[in-house]
Amino acid sequence: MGAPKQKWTPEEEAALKAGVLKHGTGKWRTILSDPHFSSVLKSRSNVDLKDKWRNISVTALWGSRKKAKLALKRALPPPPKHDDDNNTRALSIVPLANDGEQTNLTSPRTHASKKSITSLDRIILEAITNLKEPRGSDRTSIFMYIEDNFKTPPNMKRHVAVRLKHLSSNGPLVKIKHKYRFSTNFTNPG
Amino acid sequence: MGAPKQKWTPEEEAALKAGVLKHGTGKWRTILSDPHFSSVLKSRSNVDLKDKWRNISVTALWGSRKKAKLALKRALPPPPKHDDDNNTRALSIVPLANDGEQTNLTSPRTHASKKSITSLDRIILEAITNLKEPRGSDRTSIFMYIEDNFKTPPNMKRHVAVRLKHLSSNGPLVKIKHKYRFSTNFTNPG
DNA sequence: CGGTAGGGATAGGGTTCT
DNA sequence: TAGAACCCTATCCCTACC
Repeated sequence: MGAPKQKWTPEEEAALKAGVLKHGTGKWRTILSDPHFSSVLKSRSNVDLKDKWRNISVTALWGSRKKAKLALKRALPPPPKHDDDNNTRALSIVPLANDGEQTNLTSPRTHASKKSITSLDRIILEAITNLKEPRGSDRTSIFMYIEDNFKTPPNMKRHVAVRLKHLSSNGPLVKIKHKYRFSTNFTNPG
Repeated sequence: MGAPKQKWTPEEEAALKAGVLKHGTGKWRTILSDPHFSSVLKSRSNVDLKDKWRNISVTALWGSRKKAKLALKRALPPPPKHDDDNNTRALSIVPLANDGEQTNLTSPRTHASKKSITSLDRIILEAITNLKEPRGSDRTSIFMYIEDNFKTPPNMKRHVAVRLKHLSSNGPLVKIKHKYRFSTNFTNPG
């Protein structure tokens, strides 16, 4: 028949990653339409992008907390989730996409938003970016990521919550609500 | 992470079907406002109802062909699983609101008074409603739908024809004279 | 603005290929 | 047995049209 399994080239994979960094996850058609990536990805469909991103994410997440999370899931049937937050039912925060180059999280220190970014802020951004949750990450996920990857003071959660509020009110994070769901705002320039 | 995909429960689906039977298709906001369904469907929007109805109709239309296709696909690796009968996945029957009794044409005591709706009548209404043919459905379409989705006795067509006549003379159906087609009467009494 | 219809995109489960 | 690539389709989103 037609195609005996078209393997992804490193160029395609790089284009996909750059596209996600620029437009965010879940914007597969947008990435495909971006002239910056369309040439490299011209033989891929939006669904292909989605599938490949899923594969990348799955393999990338072995190393963080997911292992323990899954193990816990099997051991403990009742997940005791409750909202001790203020009044938000489900808060997700996603990094604002930026148009040019940016944010190499493996060797950072070289970027700054226009607003003040503390070191905790950078950690928060790293958490959200690396978690790669399609619909954004809620506070609990962010907390867990930071607990996994850093030594944290006892009141880390409070600090993080404060910074999240700041970052989403006048920083690079966006918190938007739609049916108890949050998403990026770069689809809405005005 | 508020709701990464709200799957429809059987209760919700039943409420939607009952709502369509009561108010007609395209009356999504009306169905939602009906106190009889609003509790079950409280987490759904009118657009959700519309989308779900479309999906129900599509799967109903392709009814048996799809199953035949899948059967073919799995013909080669025949695993001798023996749970063929308590499988609820197969042919879904309209579960009107909360009738425990389920329409099986094997006992067609379709002798109705002028008001009562028999099981066969309900199946006919389901057929016409799900077929959603803009100009109504003729007998052949209705026959095919029923054959596709139910186990039918040998003289099903006769029974259906009788009920069609009854339903259109003093029931909820409207017979479109021009082409011997039938349509529901639910579309706005005025 | 609120509602509906329809097109189209995405998410997630499943399947096939290697 | 596992992982990558691909398929299926329920759900969700966007836009045009009242």
